[in-house]
Amino acid sequence: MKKYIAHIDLDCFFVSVERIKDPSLIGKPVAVGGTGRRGVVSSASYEARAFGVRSAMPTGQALDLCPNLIVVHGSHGEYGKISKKLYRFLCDYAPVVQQASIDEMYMDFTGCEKLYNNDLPGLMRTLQALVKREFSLPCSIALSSNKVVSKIATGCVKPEGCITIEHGLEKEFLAPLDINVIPGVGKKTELELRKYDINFIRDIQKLSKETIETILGDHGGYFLRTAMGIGGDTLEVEWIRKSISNENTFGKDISNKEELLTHLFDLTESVCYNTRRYGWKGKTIKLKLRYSDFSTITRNVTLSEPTNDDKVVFEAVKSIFLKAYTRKMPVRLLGVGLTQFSEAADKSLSLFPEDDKRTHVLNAVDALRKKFGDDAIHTGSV
DNA sequence: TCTGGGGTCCTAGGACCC
DNA sequence: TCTGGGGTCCTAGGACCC
Repeated sequence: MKKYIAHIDLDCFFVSVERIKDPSLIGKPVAVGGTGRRGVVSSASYEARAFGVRSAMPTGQALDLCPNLIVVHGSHGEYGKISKKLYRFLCDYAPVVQQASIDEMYMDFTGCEKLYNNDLPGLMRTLQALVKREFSLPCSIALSSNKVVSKIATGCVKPEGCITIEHGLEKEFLAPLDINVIPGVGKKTELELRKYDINFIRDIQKLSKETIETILGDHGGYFLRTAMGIGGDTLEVEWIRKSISNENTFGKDISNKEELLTHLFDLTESVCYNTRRYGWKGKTIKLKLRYSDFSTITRNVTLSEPTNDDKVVFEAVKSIFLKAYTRKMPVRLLGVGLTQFSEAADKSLSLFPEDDKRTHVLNAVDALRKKFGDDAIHTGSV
């Protein structure tokens, strides 16, 4: 059966949402991102991109390139809500929809050709217009036989583009494109390939599996298949989170150990709170430390029993931090994470009365936060 | 005006077990 | 009388994505 997989990509999604909230931003160079000295751009309008502004670029550099750039901090909670709404909306049009990220969805139209009068390309344009009308969000849509070709194709037609790649023409469509449009080709892989004068996808298409594997190792096979237009065509509807973390780059580097521990406590608290909201406990605790010279280390420790208790996690975080923080250099960033989840056991089955007491305290804290906001209450600090 | 924050997956080496 | 082989789990770092 012929597969029909569409990829929908919202154009500079965060900026588009900010423009709904404040229409005066329409038509102007806008970036959503950190506004402070240490901020970076997470989404740039096309007017800003014309000046060379890109996401992940330091805000200062962006302002150098585009002095009239309007930088807004943005509100992530809102983006997530709108994204969820759009997902539910799209579910009315295809039997299977995958939310690939906050601004990307896949839709599987396989078997729906007749339902849409054998005109899926026409449906793509209709869908694009509907998203614009119902959500005031510009988007790009591509339809092809698999996920990766559709994803590459939306990138080619942005913004507000729409394209269909017919079955059998995938390889031909990809041939002239730059290697850096392939998902998974980042800075390092790009550089490595260019060393061998491999600059366009057609250059990869000519390689043997052995050759590309000598250059890229085990990933080689994936890149060769992708270049040939072969990719997955099964949507993954169920996504299971594997880690919960919280990190913070300080406004100013910090050298004081007590101050650093206080920050670690706050990070721990928020990670544990989020873990409890999922009803989970984590077994492996991770610490991230970035010095002022940007060198970054991570340390983790696995406990014998999973936990979501701030106190337990902080004890572990504190001990690995004190061991890891060896250089006499100010600290730029600290992070705390929890992985290796299991379901938190039913409270009523607890073997230890002490644990029950502790669980009651944490439940009470969480209830207050839910009612009055995340900052309503904090347990004792260091 | 040097470099965010949330993730995933992979690798390589070591510990440990049988 | 100097060293096997398979499997699993853990740790640290790195590439990549949005």
